[in-house]
Amino acid sequence: MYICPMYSSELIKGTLKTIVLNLLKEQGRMYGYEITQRVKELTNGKIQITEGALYPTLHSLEKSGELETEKEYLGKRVRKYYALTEQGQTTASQKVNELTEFMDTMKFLLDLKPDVGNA
Amino acid sequence: MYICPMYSSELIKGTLKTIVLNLLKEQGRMYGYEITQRVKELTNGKIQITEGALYPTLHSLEKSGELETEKEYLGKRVRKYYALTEQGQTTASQKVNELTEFMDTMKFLLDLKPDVGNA
DNA sequence: AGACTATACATAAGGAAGTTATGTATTAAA
DNA sequence: TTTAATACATAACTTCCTTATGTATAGTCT
Repeated sequence: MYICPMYSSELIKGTLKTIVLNLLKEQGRMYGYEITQRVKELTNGKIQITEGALYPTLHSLEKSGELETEKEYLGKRVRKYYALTEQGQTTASQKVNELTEFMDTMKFLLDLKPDVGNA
Repeated sequence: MYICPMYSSELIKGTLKTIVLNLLKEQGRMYGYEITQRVKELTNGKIQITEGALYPTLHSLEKSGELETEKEYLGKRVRKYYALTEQGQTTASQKVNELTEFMDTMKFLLDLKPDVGNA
């Protein structure tokens, strides 16, 4: 059985908030555990969000007004659903744009060929 | 005069080594200050490598055997030129591939549309 | 029934990789 | 002569993640 290699974890740094905001923008409301599973699924295990990273991020996004929460009970178990506020919608778009542009710039930097195209 | 907005600095995290290794692969040998200027130039100021980040990175890449150095004197001023070792060539390719794949995965994640293409 | 796994939350300690600030020194420009 | 650019270096600090740990419910396997 083939185990998909994860990207070295330092690459995810700085992108987590953007991933979360974008997912919520597109999937509507989600709860924490669901986000970790969804990202794992969508990336074939290549990006795995740890809970130690996710929950503090969600709390911080809530505190800064990007997210709002609703609790739901399944029997006795609690789920905390997160959804974008209006402010969060804006932030999500900005973050996605910024990251997209950053990646375009990076691709350009990495595509340079020796002494070609630099004139 | 228009001042180009820089990407929020956390995005560069984890990509600096790759940028440096790739530049050296394509431009041959370079010295530290030159690298900061070249990246700034190539990205129209959108990515600016700070010296506090660059020099420790160069030292660490030298220590781990990816880079080798040569000192040159211009009058009394010193320049330290860095170049890839054979091992560094390999590492450079690997790092570039990994970052490229990571960015493809990220683009996929960010391009998801609400309830479309997820069937 | 008991053990293990998955679900679902949370937080604290630690590390990696940046930023910011500071320092030294030469050279060119105003 | 003072400021800006060139060119190196390092230490203190911050941010953001990993790893480890903790709690608790629900489902599966033997």
